[in-house]
Amino acid sequence: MPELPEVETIKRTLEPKLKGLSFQAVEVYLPKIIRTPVPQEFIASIPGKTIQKIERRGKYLLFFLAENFVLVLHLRMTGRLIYSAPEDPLGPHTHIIFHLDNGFALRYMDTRQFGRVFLVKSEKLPLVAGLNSLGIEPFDPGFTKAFLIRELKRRHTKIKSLLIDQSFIAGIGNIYADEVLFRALIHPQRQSQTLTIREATRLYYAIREILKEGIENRGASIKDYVNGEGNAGNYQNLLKVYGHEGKPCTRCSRPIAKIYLGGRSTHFCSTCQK
DNA sequence: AAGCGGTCCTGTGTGC
DNA sequence: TGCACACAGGACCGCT
Repeated sequence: MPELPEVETIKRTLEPKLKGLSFQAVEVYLPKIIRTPVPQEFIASIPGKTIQKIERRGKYLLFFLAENFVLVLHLRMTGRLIYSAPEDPLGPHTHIIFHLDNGFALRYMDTRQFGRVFLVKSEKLPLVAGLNSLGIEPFDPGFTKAFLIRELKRRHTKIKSLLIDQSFIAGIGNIYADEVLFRALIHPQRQSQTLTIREATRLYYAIREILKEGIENRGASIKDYVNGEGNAGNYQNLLKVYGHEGKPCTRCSRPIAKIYLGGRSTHFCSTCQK
């Protein structure tokens, strides 16, 4: 579910509320979500640890705690992390409740149960599955036009598949990949190495602009996504191609197409995207 | 080595 | 109405 703009929004809504608070206890109702350490040890280790800061890396949330511990969460498709008052009704699929020392709690909900939670010492962060193999952050100064052009030439895969490859660029998922390619006027099935400098340049700016607009609109709430306060985003109302199959293209009025590419639904305008 | 299909799950929408 | 099936913001695995 949540891609970079959604995870970034969760981070921004949670950090001001949680910074400086300590965990008082943790209740685990679905132990398989906890990947490391074993749930017993996880439950024993959390209490008393103070939240110093929250960071996002790709689609991962990292809670930096006292004593050099890091609580890492990946929400996958339907994970939600909501700062809740004790009187807030307990929603379905609540799998973990992190009780805070101000009486509030951070509730982890996840309909499809694909999410993952890890608690590691900071020096063991590279051992968290997927975290160490993440590619560059789209807003990292190192993500330059030259970098993108060089990498597009080097890879031999379809551009859509490359955009959602987390080891290439961290944080782009299925919705934003389709929106980026529409903004850049590039067909999703194009082989990355065939993009011209002009196209690669359009792609570079489209990646940054689309993700920035997603963040500014507090993410896209299509089915499950809400931010750390339980509120929906607005970017679903600004999508141009994702979920628009059969509807007129905002640019040329011809119907938006939907195909499957790499096993993922892919939406695009076959007239505008070459 | 890029690209599949399957896997992990539950809920929702569609078509018969 | 009821049932079966496809599909859903992700990512990993094993196989070609």
